[in-house]
This record gives sequence, C-alpha cells and structure tokens, in this order.
Amino acid sequence: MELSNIMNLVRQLEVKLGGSQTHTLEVCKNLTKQISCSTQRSISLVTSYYLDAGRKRSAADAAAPCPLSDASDAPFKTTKKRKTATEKVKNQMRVRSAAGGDIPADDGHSWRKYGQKEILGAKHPRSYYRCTHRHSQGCMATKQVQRTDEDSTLFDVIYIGAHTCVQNAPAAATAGPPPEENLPDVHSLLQSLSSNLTSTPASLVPELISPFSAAPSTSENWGVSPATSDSNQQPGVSFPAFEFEVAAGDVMTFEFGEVVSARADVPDDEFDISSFFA
DNA sequence: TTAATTTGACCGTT
DNA sequence: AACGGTCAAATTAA
Repeated sequence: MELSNIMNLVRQLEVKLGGSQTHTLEVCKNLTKQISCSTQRSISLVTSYYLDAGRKRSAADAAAPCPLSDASDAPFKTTKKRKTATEKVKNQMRVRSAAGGDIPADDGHSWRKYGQKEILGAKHPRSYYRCTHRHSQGCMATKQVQRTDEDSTLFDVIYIGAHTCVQNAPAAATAGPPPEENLPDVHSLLQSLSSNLTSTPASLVPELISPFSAAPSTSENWGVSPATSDSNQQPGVSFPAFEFEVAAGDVMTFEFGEVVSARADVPDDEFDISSFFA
C-alpha cells in the first residue's frame, strides 16, 4: 500500500504540474514518469515476494517440514482441501508496454524465454519465460506473457512461483551451502528501488505523454475504486484510474502507465490476502 | 564461444 | 483427441 500511495502522490504532482511553463517542467515530468515506472517495477517485485512469503508462512503453520506428504495431519483449519493438481501460486497482472515498445516493461528480474504457443481463441500467442538462474541457483520462478486481444499495447503477465535466486550472485566460488531455500533478499529489492528512484539517467528519457491529465485522485477516493475504465484511450496515452478492491475480489487495478490490474490466485487456505494488506 | 531465442516435438491433463 | 505447458535441437545474437 505504501508503494501504491507513492503512485498516488506522483499522480497528484503530475496534475499540479499540469498547465504551467513548458520548459523546466519537462524535466520534472520526466522525473515523475521515471518514478512511476520504478514504482511499478517495485510493486511487481514485492507482489511476487509476498506471495512467496504467504505460501511459506502457511507451510510453517502446518508445523510440518514436509507439508505436502504430511500424512499425520489433523484438521487444523476448516481446510476445504482441494487436492487438484494445480497447486501453484499464481499472480496475474495486466501491464502496458513500455513507451512505444513492443514488450512489457522490465519487471526487475532476468527471464529466459523457453516457449511460445498459440492459444485457442486468442489473437496473440503466449510466451513462456523461466528465471535465468534456474540452473545456476535452482530458481523455479516462471512467467507467462500474452498480448491482450483488445488492446495490443496491453499484456497479461502471469507470475508463477517466486524467485529464490539472488540477482547479483555470480556463481558460488566453492560448492558451499547452496541457498536452496532462502527467502528473496528484501534488502536488495529495496536498495534497487531506492537507486531507481534517485538516479536520473538522462540517456533514456523519452518524450512525455502527459499521462494523467484529469480527475486527480485524492486520499478520499483512495481505497475505493474511481477506476475510469474508459475505452476511448488513445495510443500511448494513459488516464487516471485506481481500483483497489481487496476485501472481496483481491483485485488491484491501476491505470498509471504500467500496471493496469493484478490478481492473485492462490490455492485455498494457502494465503490470506486481506491479512497482508492489513 | 557462450548465451539467448525460435520452433516443432513431446507429454501430461482434461 | 485437443489443449497448453515444457523440452531441446537448431538458429541467432552477444
């Protein structure tokens, strides 16, 4: 929520900067653009992180080192066990492609494409990615990317599993204790976020396309859903929207340049999203 | 030469 | 049998 609040504040700043001198303001506008992109990336990172944390926590609640093959289980909760196969932690979000780009913005992780399939009834194929460090570190994180039928600048991205890799690990010098079951490094994530927010690489500063022109959101409509799900969007132009429904449908919807919506699909009793946001 | 992508085959589910 | 996810050989990029 803190990160999302940042996005809210940036949007207000953008509105304030709206109709003034058009010279030094461009710098500020570019800054806000970068901030929003960085925020979006950090949200993606944190999202995949808390999903993993929730899964691990529930595993700890079971107090069994081997939760799946635990035969001596008494009914701890009102476990409406669904023994079906797909017990994967998924996290779907809708992402707008980078400015003019043909692929979704970088989400902070390094991926390696391993497949592409035509999907029944879909206009565009679905691409399959796995973490680059799968073999070096055994990171089993995976994602699927598919261009939306309606808007070809939007992509549906599904993250499956969480990263257990360390991004800056250049292959352990010795075969020391492999970090097989370590948590993702939150500190490095925050550090990366911090540097992204402060650095100003003048190199990649594309033209700004006044993203949020009207309907500034305040802390009043925060948390509700003034999501303007318009359909008259022009190419490359974003509009304000901020849908944030957690209690009922665990759906986040942004219209802030990058993330448009996110949904968490977790097996029953595995993760309580309301407790996370609390 | 190594690493990443492409692409049809393969295989488990439904 | 069809669908979708993954493998892996061939190809391309770094």
